[in-house]
Amino acid sequence: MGNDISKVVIKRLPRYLRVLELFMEREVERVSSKELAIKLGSTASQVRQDFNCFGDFGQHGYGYKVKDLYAKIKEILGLNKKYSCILVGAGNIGQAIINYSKFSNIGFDIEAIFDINPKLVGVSFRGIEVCDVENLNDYIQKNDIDIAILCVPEIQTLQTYEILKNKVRGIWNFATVDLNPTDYTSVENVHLNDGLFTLVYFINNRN
Amino acid sequence: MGNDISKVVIKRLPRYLRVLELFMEREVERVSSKELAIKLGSTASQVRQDFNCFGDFGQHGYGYKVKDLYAKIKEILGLNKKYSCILVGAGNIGQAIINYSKFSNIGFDIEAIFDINPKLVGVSFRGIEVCDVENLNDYIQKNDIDIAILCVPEIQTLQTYEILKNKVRGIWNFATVDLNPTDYTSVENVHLNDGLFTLVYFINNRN
DNA sequence: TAGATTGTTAATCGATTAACAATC
DNA sequence: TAGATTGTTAATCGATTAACAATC
Repeated sequence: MGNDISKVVIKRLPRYLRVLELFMEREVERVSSKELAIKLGSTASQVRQDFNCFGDFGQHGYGYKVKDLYAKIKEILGLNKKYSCILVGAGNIGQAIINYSKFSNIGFDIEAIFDINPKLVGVSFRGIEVCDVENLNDYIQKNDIDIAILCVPEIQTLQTYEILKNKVRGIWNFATVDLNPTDYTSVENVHLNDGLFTLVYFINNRN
Repeated sequence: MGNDISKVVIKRLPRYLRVLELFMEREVERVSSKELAIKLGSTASQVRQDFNCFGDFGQHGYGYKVKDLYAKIKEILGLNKKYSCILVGAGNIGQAIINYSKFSNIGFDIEAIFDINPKLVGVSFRGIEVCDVENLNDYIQKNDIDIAILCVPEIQTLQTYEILKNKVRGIWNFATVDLNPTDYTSVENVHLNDGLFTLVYFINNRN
C-alpha cells in the first residue's frame, strides 16, 4: 500500500465521495477536475494532485468517470469491505449515532450494543437488544470486532477504553476524553463542541 | 481585530482549552509551552507561535498562567459572551446535541425548538416546548438569534436554510447537505461520517 | 485532426520547526 | 545573579497552485 499519502489528502476523500454522490444522483457520467473543484471550493490542480497519490484513473481530454472514481475512492478508504461494529453507551448520542445514517447500508454492521444503565439493558434499538456492559469484555474476546463506537459518559471512558484497547481495530470516540491509538487500535476522537467554538469565532470575526 | 489569524490556528484553540481545563482540574497554576505541547502532541515552538498571533500573554522564564491563558483563549474565540440559540429539528441528533454538553453553562442558551413532526410539537426537552416549524419564520423575525442548530432530514434542509439565511449569525449544520455561508451567516457543516471513513482508512493502513 | 483535460513537474505559498537573544 | 522560558526571526518542510507537455 502506498502508505505515504498525506493525512490532508485522506481527510478530503470523504468530501469527494459526497460530491460524486450528487453527480451520480443526477446521473452525470463524466466529471472534470475543474467541475469537482468548483463543487468542493478547491482547485482543479489540487483535485488532480490528490488523485495522483493513488495512480491514474482519469482519462486525458475526457476527465473522470463518476462511477469509477467513486468506486476507486471508496476502495482506497476501505469502504468496499464490511466492518463489524459494536456500540458502547446507548444514551442520547449513542442512539442518535446508530440512527444517524444507514450504517449497515454502507458496510457498518452494528452487532451488539452495551450499556451500564439497567433501564436500557434489554431495550432494543434497530433490532438489537442492549446488553449489560458487564458482558463487554467477554463479548470482545469471543467475537472479532472491527470498530467500537464509544458513547459513554466521561467517567466511564477510560475503563471502557482498557477493555477495548488492542481488541478492536478502531474506536470512534464520542466521549469527551481524548483516547490514544495503540499499535493495533486506531482512534478517531470526535469533539463536537470544537466546531461550535470555531463557528463562534467566525461569527465574531467576519472578513 | 487581528483578522489575519490563520484558520489552522483557530481550529487548534478549542484543543488548547481542553488541555487547559485538565490542568485547572488538577489546580496547576503555571504551564510552559513545552508542557502544553506534550499534552497536545505538538511542539513548544508551535504553541508559542500560535499564542503570538494574539499578542504576548506569557512570562519570560516562567511560562503561562493556566487560568489567564484559558480566559484569554475563550475571549479570542468569543466564548466570554452569551449566544442565543435555537434548535431546528428535534429528532435523534437534535435531542442528542442539546443533551450532549451543558450548553447553557458555556454560554449557549437554547431559546426555542422547532420540528415538523406533530408528535414532537408540544413535547418538552430541557424545559423547552417544541414548536411547529411553521412558526420558525415568524420567530426568527421577532427574536435576535445568534446560532441555529440545524438537525433536520436531508429533504428539509434547503427550505429551512432559506428561512435562517441572513437572519441568524451562524448555522451549526448537522444535516447531510452542505450549506454555504453568506455575508451575514457563518456555517459550520458537520459530517460525522467523514471521521468514520478516515478511521477506516487508518485501520487498513497502519504505519 | 483539433479540442479538451489529464498527469506531472516546477514555482509559490503557508505552516511548522529550529534557534537564540530578550527578559522575568 | 543564574536558570528558565518566553517572543520572534530565520530555516525547513509540506501543501497548494501554476504551467505545460502528453495524450485521449
